[in-house]
Amino acid sequence: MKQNLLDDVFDNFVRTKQLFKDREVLRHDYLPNTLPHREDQIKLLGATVAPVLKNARCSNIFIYGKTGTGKTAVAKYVLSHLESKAKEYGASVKFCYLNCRITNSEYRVFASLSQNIGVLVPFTGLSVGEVYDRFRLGLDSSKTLFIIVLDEIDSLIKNRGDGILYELTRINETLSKSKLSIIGISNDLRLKDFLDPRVFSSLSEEEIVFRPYNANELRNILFERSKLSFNEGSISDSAISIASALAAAEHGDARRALDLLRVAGEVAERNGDKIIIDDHVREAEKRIEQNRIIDALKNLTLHSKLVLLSVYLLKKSNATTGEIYDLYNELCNELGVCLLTQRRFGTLISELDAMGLLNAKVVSMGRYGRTKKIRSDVSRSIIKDVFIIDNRLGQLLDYKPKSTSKDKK
DNA sequence: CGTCCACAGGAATGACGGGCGG
DNA sequence: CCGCCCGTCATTCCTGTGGACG
Repeated sequence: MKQNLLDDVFDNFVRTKQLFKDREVLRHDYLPNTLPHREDQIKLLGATVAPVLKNARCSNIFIYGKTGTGKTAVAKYVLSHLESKAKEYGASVKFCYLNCRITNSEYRVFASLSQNIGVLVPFTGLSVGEVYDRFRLGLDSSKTLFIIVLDEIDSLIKNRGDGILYELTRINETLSKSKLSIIGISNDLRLKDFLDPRVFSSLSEEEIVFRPYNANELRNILFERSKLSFNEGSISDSAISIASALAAAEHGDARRALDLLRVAGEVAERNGDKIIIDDHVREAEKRIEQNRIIDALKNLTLHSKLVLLSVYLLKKSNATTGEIYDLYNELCNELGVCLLTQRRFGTLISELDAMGLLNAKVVSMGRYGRTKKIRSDVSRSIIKDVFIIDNRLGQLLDYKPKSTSKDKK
């Protein structure tokens, strides 16, 4: 009857009741109509920018909060409403949203800003000062109140210093017909340590702090979104509760909560289940974590992979740095790669530890020195799955460590 | 109680590659 | 387009150190 084994797959997919109504709603760049539990922040931000409707410059604002606390969403929400209000009142207001992780140099920031006000600049070739001047002149002649949102501003500061902010906070002194306001958004609460105090004080004329969501608030958010994203009755309340609890445990990250929900839906869909339950969410958590690890593993440098492989091959649960270095040495010979020094090796271990791919702990063994006890944090099957694809590393998966002469026991 | 192991991890420096600015 | 500068990776040299052993 069936011509093709795929027919079953496709037919099933089409015939069974769809879980998802609109997948887009669960993506983190989706901007919902309401932002539950952020009413205070919305009002505060709204009140702060409101003066532009009467053609007055608004204060610079600094927004703090960890990832997934709704900073970006609130900023975009308020500004888009402001824009339509401004049209209504005929106020000359413009705003520009920039993500500094993408627009990550002084030049690119000014170039984007210029483009936003209709001044065309080449994407390279000019000096920063030149672009700055063109932006300044263009802005002044446009006679607008210009609000710029610098999202993830911490990445820009940490990479390039606060020079650009200094320029931007002082630009108003040289403008006669236009005014500029800055909304800075930072994930890092300690950002002011990196800033010149003068820059910081003029940048944070107003400050808004976004507290992490608690489990209850996350549950409400997920509930709202699930009504839009899933069909009626295709997700259980307890699944939502679990997802909120898991995300709340991880610094109240709404982004993570939404990811959990989306992946849980995909898991259920693939199983052909009609309703999303707790187990799907737990499975989703595992799957997200696994993907994170697999991604991390794939992107490691050759030597970091060799380090992990050494830990993997030396099946001891508490190997010391020295033991692993010896084995790593053997693997390098095997591949004909020149080996790194033990000093460098040590920092690779620390990096892998920070990524959660290893567990390394300094211990003292008294008379027998001071070292790190290292064990793998990644399940052996994942390491195998990832490394088997690489034909150089794949053949080392069955390498048997030489029992070295100094193997004392 | 001092010694001394087996490293940890900081500082300075070099090699390299890629983007910026002229 | 080319030189310069800067960030990253790696090496060299170094000082520091918790605690079992004698």
